Amino acid sequence: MPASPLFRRIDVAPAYQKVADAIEREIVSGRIKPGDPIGTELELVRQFGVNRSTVREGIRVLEEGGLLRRDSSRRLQACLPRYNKLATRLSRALVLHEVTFRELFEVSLTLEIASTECAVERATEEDIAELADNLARSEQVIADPAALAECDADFHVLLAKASHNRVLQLAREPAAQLFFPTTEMIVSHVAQGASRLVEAHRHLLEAIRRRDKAAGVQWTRRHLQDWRRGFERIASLDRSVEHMYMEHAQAVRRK
Amino acid sequence: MPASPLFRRIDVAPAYQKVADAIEREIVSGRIKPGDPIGTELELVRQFGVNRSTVREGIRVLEEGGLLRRDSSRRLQACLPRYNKLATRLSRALVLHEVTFRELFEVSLTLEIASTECAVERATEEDIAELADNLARSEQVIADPAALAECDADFHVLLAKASHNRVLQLAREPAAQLFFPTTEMIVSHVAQGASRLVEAHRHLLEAIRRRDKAAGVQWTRRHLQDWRRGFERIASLDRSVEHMYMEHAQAVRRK
DNA sequence: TTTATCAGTTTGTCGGACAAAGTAGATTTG
DNA sequence: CAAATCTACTTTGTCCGACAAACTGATAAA
Repeated sequence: MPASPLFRRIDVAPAYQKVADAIEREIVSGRIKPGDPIGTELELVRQFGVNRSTVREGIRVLEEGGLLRRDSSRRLQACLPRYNKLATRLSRALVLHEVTFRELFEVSLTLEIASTECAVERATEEDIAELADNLARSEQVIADPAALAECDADFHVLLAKASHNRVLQLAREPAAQLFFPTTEMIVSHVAQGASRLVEAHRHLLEAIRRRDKAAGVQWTRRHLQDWRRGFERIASLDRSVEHMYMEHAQAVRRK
Repeated sequence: MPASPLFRRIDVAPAYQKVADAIEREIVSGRIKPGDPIGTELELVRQFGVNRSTVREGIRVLEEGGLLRRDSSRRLQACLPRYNKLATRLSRALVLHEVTFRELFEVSLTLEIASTECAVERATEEDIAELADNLARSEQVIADPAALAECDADFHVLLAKASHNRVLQLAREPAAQLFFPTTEMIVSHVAQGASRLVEAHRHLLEAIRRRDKAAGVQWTRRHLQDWRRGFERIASLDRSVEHMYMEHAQAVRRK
């Protein structure tokens, strides 16, 4: 048990960190709104009274954190952190922690069911139209595993969007990024994998249209169980997610 | 429809980004293992053939992304991105997107129930001991809202840990960081809030001990419904999480 | 054995520099 | 007058060299 401290811990953060913190505070507190210009590097140098190299290191931190971006002419402006970028970081973390497909599947099942439940309640005409559109595309590319897998991923993104819950959209994304890339593999290895996938989507959409929650949940569950069975024919659920990830992450980044 | 391109898109990323990417590739691919030293800045300068300022900007990017850290003597080493840090960033994003407590509650309910279900199945003796320990502490500080709220947050972290699903632990964290800070407020404003909280934890732990999933889920649901009712006495669920966040985020960072 | 000293690294910060790219105002041209 | 062009200025990305503070490791002193 330490003696009660005589002095408060003295703050010795490096200058670039303080610069980053100062700008972050302004943005998070709302005094600087997303889209507002931050000023040129030289202005920041003058305001903070530090060297440009120091300012630039601070800027890099915020840029990576998604609070700052550079507009078309490379000037700094505040921005809303994009889900997608953050989710990518999380996916990377999951990979490095060598999580298994079993863990991924368990969580995805939970979250996709939750998405469906919310979507059944709250999907607007527009949401439904987008899902229908996606379904039509899926039927067209049913013979092309890569394209179909992409449609599947999009379908679930749209489903989450139809939940009208942004926390849910965000929470499912990291797992989904790792989970759905395997779809292509499964569809191309398992006979009738493609048709079962599209059929599940069709019933799911129909359930949303009829606001039939039970049916929606049932088809979501069936859809993911299909994935699981398909996956288990190819590999063990207890395999770490490592391998699948790499090429997909590269592909995403390239967009 | 664009004509089929004659040339591949030429890569014009700034040098600091290339430095960051190069190091990231080595880590994500596993060629550099977490804990391995990266080398001094000067060595990186020599290897990449760029200026130290440029290297440092690249380092800042990776540090913020959680792939690099500096050890006790400030030397660079690879590391596993910590859940907690990433979750903090996500929480910040949720705040900036002005999500509501309703959205937060909906997702947390889903994920906490999932945690409980997994924990009932898989909790080890050690997990149970930690939860029991936490419960004992809660009973001691039942009259101190701040301490009790912290215990509550810890309890749910331990519960997630007992699920033995790292994806779940990660997925619940961002919402939890925003969700549980309100506990203190509720406990101190609602009569019997504290005792109901501890009672719920007690029953929940008991359910885990008896491997009684139904009871576990029931008490989890009841526990969160208590939170919800308590919150609604104070504020609307449709309020954005903005306000709560600030001071808590500061407190966490200071640790 | 502990403490003090000292030389060598390494990081954090600084000042200044320059090319490439973007911006804006002035100028020419139709 | 409108459009195109040129020019001067600003800003970013990168580089160079420098130095104080902190840390390392080893050696000398108490």
